[in-house]
This record gives sequence, C-alpha cells and structure tokens, in this order.
Amino acid sequence: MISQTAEYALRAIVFLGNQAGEACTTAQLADEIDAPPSYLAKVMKGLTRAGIVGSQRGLHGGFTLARNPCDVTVLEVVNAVDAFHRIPQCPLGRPAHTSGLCPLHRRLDNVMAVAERSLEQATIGEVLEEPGLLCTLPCISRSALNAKHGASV
Amino acid sequence: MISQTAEYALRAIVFLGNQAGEACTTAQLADEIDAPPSYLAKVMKGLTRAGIVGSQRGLHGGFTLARNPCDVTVLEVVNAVDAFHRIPQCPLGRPAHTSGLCPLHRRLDNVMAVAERSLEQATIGEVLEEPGLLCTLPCISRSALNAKHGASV
DNA sequence: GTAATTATAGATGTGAAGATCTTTTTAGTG
DNA sequence: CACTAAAAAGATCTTCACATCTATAATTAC
Repeated sequence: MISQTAEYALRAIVFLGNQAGEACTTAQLADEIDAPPSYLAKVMKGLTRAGIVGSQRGLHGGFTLARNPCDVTVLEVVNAVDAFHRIPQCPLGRPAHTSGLCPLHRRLDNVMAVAERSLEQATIGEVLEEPGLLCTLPCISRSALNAKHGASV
Repeated sequence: MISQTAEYALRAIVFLGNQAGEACTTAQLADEIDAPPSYLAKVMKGLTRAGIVGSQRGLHGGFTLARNPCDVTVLEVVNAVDAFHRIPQCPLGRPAHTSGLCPLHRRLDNVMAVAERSLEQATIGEVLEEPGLLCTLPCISRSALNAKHGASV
C-alpha cells in the first residue's frame, strides 16, 4: 500500500516542510532522508508535477515545499508518486457484475476506502508539529539537525 | 496491500466455502476462480499449511475448507499466503528511535492497523451469506453455479 | 501388485517496480 | 560571454513478486 517510492516521497516532504523555505538539492535530500540519490531525483519529479514541491534549477537551486504543510495530506503525497488503488469493479469483469462489486470485493474495497480516508486525514503539518518525540523529522535525530543548521549550508 | 496472491487465495476460499464439503481439485478451482492453475497450486499449499483448507491426494482428492467459514477471517487468509506487514520500527533504524515510531511512521502504521482491523472483522462466512446480490461467489454467476451443481461433479 | 489421479516440492522463467547512469536544459556567477 | 550548479529527461540495469514447468509422493481403483 505504501510503496518504497511513496516512503521516499513522504520523507522528502516532511524534511522540506521542516526546512522553512530553504531550497534543498537532491543530493542533500537524499543524504538526509537516506534515499538513493538518483532514484530520489525521479521521485521528486513526480512531486513537482503534482505541484506539491517547487523546483528551481541552476546554482542555489533545489526543491522547496510549494504549499502550506497543513494543507498537504499524506494521501496527496502518496498519489503524486504512486497512485493509491481502489477496486473499481470486480476484477473478473463478468458481464453480470459490471455494476457494483461482489460481496468479497466490496469488503476488500471497503478496507481500501478505510485506509484511504485514514491517509487523507493525516496532514504533513500534523506530522511536523507532533509533540512528545525527540525528532520532528522521521528518524533524523535532533543533534544531527542542529549540526546541519549550525554548521554547513 | 491485497496482493494478487492473496486475491487468488480469497477467491479459492470463498469458492470452497460455497461447496459444502465437496473436495475440489486444483484444476477445477483454477477454472472456477480464473486463476493460473500452476500458481494456484502453490497458493493452496500455503492455505493448507495454515490449516485453513484440508487436502487429500489421489483419486477423488482435492481441497476442502477445513474450518467453519464464520470463524475464518479475511485477514487469516491473507496472512496465510502473503503476510500483512505492519511497521514494527522506524525503517531507518537510527539508534535514538529503536523504540517507538517517529510521527510519520506512527501515522503510516496507524493506517495499516486500521486496514488490518478491517480485514480481521470480515469473515468468509459473512461474505458467503451476504444478501442482496446475484452472486454469492465472487464474480461467478448463479447460472454458472447451477449448471455446475446440476450437471457434472 | 499396476495404473490413474492428485497434491507436494523445487527449479526455472517473466515482467514490473525499484534503482542507476548519462545527457540535456535551465539558471546563476564572475 | 564562458563556466558551473542543479533539475529534467530518458535509457538502461537489477531485483523480486508472480507465474510456469517438471518431477515426486500419496491415494484410490482395478
């Protein structure tokens, strides 16, 4: 349901959301969120096309979050790179069942619907502001963050 | 989330549940549920190992549902062939986060939990007895069913 | 016993997602 | 302008779920 690609995309968005407008290159991002750089480039393209991040080429370019984190849902990010699939009709497509789903697939689709709603209710803003944890970034320690902000860049 | 393999397994279980104890060979099953026969054989092995279906070799052998359909959850079937994955810990495994999940992955795991619960609440018995649809079997029409029960076997 | 039928086991093939690499285009800097 | 930094684009490689095939073991019928 959450593909590896979607996982990278979410990490990237959360990281950018914490960067307060600072542009971030693919190489930087890849290092921070522990994703393969060349693959991340492809993932970021998807997020750019979807309008979730803005991109700037050339020197001092990079990616920035294009929208308010509180308005970006986790589902949007997932869909931007790897569309979430519901069950539109019975997979076997027998003539008698072109409209509506059989009992089995109705239930399975319901599971997907529940999951989809759950993904839609979570926003990036919420994730960023979640209290009670050491890290606001997924799996990146505060110390690493401070080091980065204090030293280089 | 619901892999192709799990889809085949569910169709097979629903079909067997509707067969009232009649043993069904892999070839028959594959034909009925529209699954690749040789692959279905492998899927059925998983269901057998999990104790959800019983198997009988030799002439007049085949598979039968080993338990009361009402006691078999959709989740059990899925897990028998293609384990449902929660997020046990932060995928990056930074030392600081070995216990508990970061805000992002806590939410993602929550989505999985919601889906898992939903899969667990649906039983095969429910699917079989669902009213208001032409088919009790997924995507197999009543007429096809009657033909089968009336004629051969 | 033999032959037929069927599940079981394991080796092998295939395609799509995941990942990498190279080239091109765009933007800033001196 | 030339030079460099960075995203965009697209070709290619890799890996794993999905699928197939062949051989073996178990059961029944005769």
